[in-house]
Amino acid sequence: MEILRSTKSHPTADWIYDQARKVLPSISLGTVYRNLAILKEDGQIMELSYGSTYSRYDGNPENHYHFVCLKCGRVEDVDIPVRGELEREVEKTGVGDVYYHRLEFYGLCAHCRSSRTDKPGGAGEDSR
Amino acid sequence: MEILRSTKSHPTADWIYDQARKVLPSISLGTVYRNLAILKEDGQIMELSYGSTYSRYDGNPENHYHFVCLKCGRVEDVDIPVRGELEREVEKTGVGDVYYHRLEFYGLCAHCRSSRTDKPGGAGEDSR
DNA sequence: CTTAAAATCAATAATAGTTATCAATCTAGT
DNA sequence: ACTAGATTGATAACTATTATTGATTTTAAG
Repeated sequence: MEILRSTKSHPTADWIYDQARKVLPSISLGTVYRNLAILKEDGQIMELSYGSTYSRYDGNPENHYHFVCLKCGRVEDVDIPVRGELEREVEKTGVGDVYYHRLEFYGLCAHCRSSRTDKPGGAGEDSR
Repeated sequence: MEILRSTKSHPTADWIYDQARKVLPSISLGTVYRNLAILKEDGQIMELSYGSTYSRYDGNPENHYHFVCLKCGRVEDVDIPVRGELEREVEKTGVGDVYYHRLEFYGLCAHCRSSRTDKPGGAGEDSR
């Protein structure tokens, strides 16, 4: 939990595992997953399942939006207000009861936009 | 592609595979995945990766929103207008260039809401 | 302090969706 | 018919995640 709160990035379970091992060298990946599941169950963190592959985790449990860079895979928080009114609008269509929503923007992050060259080591330090 | 267009549900690769076998009994799951990947690459279909497990596919390539039932897993289209202005609003924050966005609502679908009982066979016919 | 039950953990096996491989088959152009 | 290239079915490989297990640690009681 401290690890997840200490970063504003949105790390994968594997990255958290690496960080945790710096403090508890003998911790196992299973323990990381187990505790992430508990924290998620508890509503203290969010799981962002992104692509059909791995998930990223977010230490901020209140709803907010994300920007995903299509090039480097970085996930950043988006600083615009949450549109709660959309949930009521959806409920009016009769599809069901809306509990929450998730909004993600995809594009090219500022970092990748400026360094358009594919020079290695430039972008993608947090992708896999 | 015909199979995907013929349903308004948002099937999994496995379901598409089952349907395809009714027409081409010898088709393999690999071929389904391969062609789904090609169609996606081509922009003719959308992949909805939902949860960290399986993906669902959507034969409608134009952006629209989805409602996911937390109980039965059903995915339905949401009939509200697309908020293109959000993308411009996000770009103003300087996070990067926004190409598209994805918005999903989570809750209890009308079907599950009415039949609250957990009677088997009631809901979940399209879940796994 | 001792002991027994409960909880936690590390290590590892198992699961499942997806992707890659590859030989065989089909297709088009000549 | 002949060849080159693309497509397919079958199957193996891969990867993130989950479950299992056996051992160690913690807790609580006497």
